[in-house]
Amino acid sequence: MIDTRKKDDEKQQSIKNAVVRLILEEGFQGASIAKIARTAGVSPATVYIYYDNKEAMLQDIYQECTDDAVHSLAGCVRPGMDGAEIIERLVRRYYGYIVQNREVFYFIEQFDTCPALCNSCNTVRGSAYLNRLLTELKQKHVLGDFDTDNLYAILFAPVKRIACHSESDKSAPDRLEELIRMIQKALIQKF
Amino acid sequence: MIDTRKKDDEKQQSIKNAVVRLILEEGFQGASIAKIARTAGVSPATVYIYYDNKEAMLQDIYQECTDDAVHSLAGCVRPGMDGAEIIERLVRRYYGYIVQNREVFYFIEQFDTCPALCNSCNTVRGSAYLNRLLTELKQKHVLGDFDTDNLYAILFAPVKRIACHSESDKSAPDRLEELIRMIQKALIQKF
Amino acid sequence: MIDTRKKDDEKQQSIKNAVVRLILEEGFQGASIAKIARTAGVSPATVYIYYDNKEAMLQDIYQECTDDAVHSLAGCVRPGMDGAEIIERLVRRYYGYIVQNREVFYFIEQFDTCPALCNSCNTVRGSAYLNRLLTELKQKHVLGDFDTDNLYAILFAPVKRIACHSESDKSAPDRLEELIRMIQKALIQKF
Amino acid sequence: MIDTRKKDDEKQQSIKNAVVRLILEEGFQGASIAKIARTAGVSPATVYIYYDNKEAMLQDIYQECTDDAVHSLAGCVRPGMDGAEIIERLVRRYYGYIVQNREVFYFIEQFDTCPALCNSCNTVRGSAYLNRLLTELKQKHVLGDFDTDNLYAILFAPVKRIACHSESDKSAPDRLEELIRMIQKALIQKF
DNA sequence: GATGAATGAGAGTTCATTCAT
DNA sequence: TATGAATGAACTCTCATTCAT
Repeated sequence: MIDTRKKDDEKQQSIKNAVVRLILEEGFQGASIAKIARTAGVSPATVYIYYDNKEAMLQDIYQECTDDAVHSLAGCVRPGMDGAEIIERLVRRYYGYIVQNREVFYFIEQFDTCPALCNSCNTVRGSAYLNRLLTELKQKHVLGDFDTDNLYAILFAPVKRIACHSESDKSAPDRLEELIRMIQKALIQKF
Repeated sequence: MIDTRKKDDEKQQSIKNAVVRLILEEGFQGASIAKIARTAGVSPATVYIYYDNKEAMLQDIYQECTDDAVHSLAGCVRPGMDGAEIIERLVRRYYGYIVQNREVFYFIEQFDTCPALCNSCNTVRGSAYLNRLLTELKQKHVLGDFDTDNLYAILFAPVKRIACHSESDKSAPDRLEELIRMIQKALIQKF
Repeated sequence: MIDTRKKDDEKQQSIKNAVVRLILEEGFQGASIAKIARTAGVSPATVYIYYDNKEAMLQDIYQECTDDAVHSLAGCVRPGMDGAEIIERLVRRYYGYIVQNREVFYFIEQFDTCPALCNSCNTVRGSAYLNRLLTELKQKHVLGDFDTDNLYAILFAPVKRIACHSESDKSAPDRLEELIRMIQKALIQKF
Repeated sequence: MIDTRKKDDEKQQSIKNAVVRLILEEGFQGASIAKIARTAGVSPATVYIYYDNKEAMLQDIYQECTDDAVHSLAGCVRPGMDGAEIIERLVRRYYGYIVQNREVFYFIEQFDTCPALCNSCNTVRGSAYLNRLLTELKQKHVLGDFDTDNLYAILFAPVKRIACHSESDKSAPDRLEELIRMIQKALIQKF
């Protein structure tokens, strides 16, 4: 009985992995149900046991991935930290997540940039947790009183950029270190 | 002969427009040759007169689009400007380009985030012009001596973020204004 | 044991009902095992407990339906009736059966008109009972000495026609009344 | 140029023939696009050049077939004929059509008996031509003043029945002859 | 007896591409 | 140059059926 249960979850998981991997390697065009099934080691028909149709499958997996990504940021900030440290923690955590979850990250990115896909899914940009945290920091004057979109933009967009495609000669850790300082300068009132 | 030339270009142009529009509206999956041809008002066979095959067509149009985007940044900076002004000009120009070329921009974005597509095209991130400009500014100590990737990341990634999807209540011009100040703080030595 | 028997029969019955209903509503194409099972409130696998396979199931249900239809005609004719009354009774009974068993009737009709289905099932057109009755009536000169096929054709085909699809303005009972007179004229020697 | 034109029509015609034949031999279930294409000697994709989808194809071919069937009845009745002769002509013509167009006829029959199919197509039962003819005959008192549905029912339903499935020992022409007499008795005022 | 999970085969349909005109 | 017709391959999805539980 344990076996059966396990088998099910394993199958769904292997489908998910196949989707993420294939979309990284071949893009959405290359990720046909047949290929996904083959990669996951199941029959094409099996996919439809776990998902209603292809679009629902992608949306579902996307949701799981983003939930996971957001959770990874939670809990890295503790009360009592000052602004600089909080920024450093958040940025490093985000950077680390990207580097360690390249496949998932690229999947999310492709999904996010495709209006046809992400319009139909009502993603909240930024988690409730993060929103609360940032609001609090603004109220405590740890961070300047910036527009939330701008905060997100400065905090996460540049990190994403260098985590994904950096070609310069400076070593990755050094570059990250430098970027953190830049972000701190931008965000903290008296730096 | 002039007439013929014109006619040809018109057809190719309408194909290009169709591609960009369709990919914005329906994503890469929705942009089949048949649909593109229908949208452009030509026969599917006609597409193959101008392009060798679908992939070549996409690469080609992508190249045109990015060239266009880069050109739009050129010429907005004049010698004698100080760091703050240069940053403001570049950021505003980029923001304006995105807002006024939404279709093209989303097309580029989708292309850029799809490894399967953009790996095979050797795009240089950032134009030669921009590279030269930034190097010069660093040498003149107008900007801090930051890693080029970091410079790009702070200069353009956040703008792109708020130009694409901003939901906050602050008005767009105000938010842009604020973001420019933040970027200036991050980049200019003594601000 | 009685309980079990009952339960089984209920399941089989609900499968049968599902088949008849679905085929009425959606035709043979729409009556997949999955849909049938869903409609009947059982698992697809359960269907295969009661029937060897889909074709056998259809043949089986068809047989039950036709048996039922034929039985409904039995017993409406009593010795001593004259030709006109016998015809009236048979025609009314048939008409009533169709109207009151639309689902079953359409199922039979679809089955009958599909050579691929009804060739493989050796149905006797007309029951032994009816054959005996008509033969007897012919011998007694109650009806004219017509070919049996012709008798069936005149007795039942027109009724079926008006029971199924009638669009004229005359009321249904009046039309039936009139049709009965016509059939009587056709069949009875001295009318 | 003639060749091309011809080829097109030939292709559509061979698709139509394939549909009719396959549906006769294997029923609607057996007539898949793949089989139809194979039988017609074209690619599956070619079918979709001539028809929007499978249902439209079936409806279209059905319409052509019924039009053809109705036309075959036209012109067999001439003014000045008496009731008996008119009935004989119509019935023989209909019988002849069925016998000589078995494939088409069974296709129509299957289509007509499938509510799922024929509900969505608004066929007029009986042609305008026939309706006019019968009305006229009733007005001239050549035929009794019967309900139109009943007229159709008596005139055509029994013929169809014996043309399709007759098993008795009487020879076909004799049976038809007899049936014509029966119908005449039913329909003509003073016979 | 009853089932949900699983599947290979095949359904209808669209794909990128070619070719005769 | 430009095209509509044509196509094999591949698409998403459903089929009838089986099997472990």
